[in-house]
Amino acid sequence: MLEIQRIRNDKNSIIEGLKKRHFNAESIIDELLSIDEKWRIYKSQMETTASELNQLSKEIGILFREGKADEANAIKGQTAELKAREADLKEKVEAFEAQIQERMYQLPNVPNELVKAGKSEEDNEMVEAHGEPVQFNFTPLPHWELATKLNLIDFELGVKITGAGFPVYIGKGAKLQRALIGFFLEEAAAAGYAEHQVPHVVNETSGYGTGQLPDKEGQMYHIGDDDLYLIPTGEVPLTNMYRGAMFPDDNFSIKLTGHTPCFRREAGSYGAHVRGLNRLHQFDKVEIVRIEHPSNSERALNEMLDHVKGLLQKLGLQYRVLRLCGGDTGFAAAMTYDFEVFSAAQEKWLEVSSVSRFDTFQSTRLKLRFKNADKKSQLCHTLNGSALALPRIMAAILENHQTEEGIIIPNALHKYTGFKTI
RNA sequence: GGAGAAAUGCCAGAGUGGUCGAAUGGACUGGUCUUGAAAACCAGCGUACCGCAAGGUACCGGGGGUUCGAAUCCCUCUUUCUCCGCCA
Repeated sequence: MLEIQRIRNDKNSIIEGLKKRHFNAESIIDELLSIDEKWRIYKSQMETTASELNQLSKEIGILFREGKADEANAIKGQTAELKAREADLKEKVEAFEAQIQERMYQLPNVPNELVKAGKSEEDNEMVEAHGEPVQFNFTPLPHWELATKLNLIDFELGVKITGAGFPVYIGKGAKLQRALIGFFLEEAAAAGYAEHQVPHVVNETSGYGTGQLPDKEGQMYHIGDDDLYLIPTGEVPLTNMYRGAMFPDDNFSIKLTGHTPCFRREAGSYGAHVRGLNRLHQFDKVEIVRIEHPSNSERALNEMLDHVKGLLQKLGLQYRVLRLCGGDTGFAAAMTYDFEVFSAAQEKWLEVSSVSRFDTFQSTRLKLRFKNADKKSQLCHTLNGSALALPRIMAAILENHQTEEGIIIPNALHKYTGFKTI
């Protein structure tokens, strides 16, 4: 959520910024500001009325104590009208607040100045490329064929137990998965991220805190009996641990990591390109989250990008880094970098990581603040990234490290897998 | 799942209808004292919103109600604790 203060003061630059998303914010913001103005007027009237009422009540109290019941009862008569007026004003104020909030929730984050205007992934900018696509002297197989052939993943079994998009990993497939999780967690720990095991189910407040609600209501699995949501990413519990936090000074830097399953309904997604591991309802991920002073946000983002690059390099995967254009950047993000690995077998780029800065967009809802040098509370910046998501990395390793003799496991994983080939 | 108890500021903990945004102690911040520290003493010490300001409003787990007036009474929800049952 954007800060109302910023909308009041900086309306034009927000409207301009959101144009990069092809989001026309002008009418929403104009409505917002006009409601906001009315809200302030009515709110001020309501508070004045409340003040008068409080004053009278106080007087009544004093009169009763002094034994002047008659005078007290006389004043009582005056309160009825004030009470009615206050109730009336309160109703209006609350209605305005609801209208304001409704519009606030519609406004996406303003893209960072580096982000270019654009509509879709076509307009994303490639900012870096590392390595060359793997050359094969045979026809490489896509991972779903490899996984079946080598008995690493059973998609049908998952369908039987649950449904499509819930694969069962078997034997070396399961172990490779576990090895990757271990590797990612150790690397994150070495980079200073504190490991956490968090709940995989969250309440509604947490969903709002990180912005999955109300925007992505239908994308999360909801447990009706208990009104809880299955997490779509570890970001939700990890970031929400700090909901409502107030750091006592500006000297803080929170670096969190955790491995969680992620559950996504993927309602409305196309079925065409969802074969194998490319799109699942449940997958594992190691997430990194940072809570930073605004002035440290940019550096933190770069550190996270370097971290992800390091992981991909250690896995021997060639990759490219894209800075998403306005239209492709997620609702809550100010800037997002995607990492993609090319799959020769599928002849396409697979998105394996997404690293974003949110500036204060999440912390407004989270009420995540610090005391600045002037002893004023100020909003923190939040960032997060996948480091990394398992299925597509698994797919990339199987596809890009395949030989006619089998799959070559990258050196960095040997101590976690205990085997060097599949 | 059954029975009972509780939820107050950073922490502990008072407060059962009226100058209570809330005693007291601790912690913390500043000061005095000290070569320095400790101790002692003095002062300060919640958050949010509206307002140029003065100031005002709201908040004692959440929501609702009674009342001129609610931390205090009533209803409801949530959470925590204890005991019993069940169980990894």
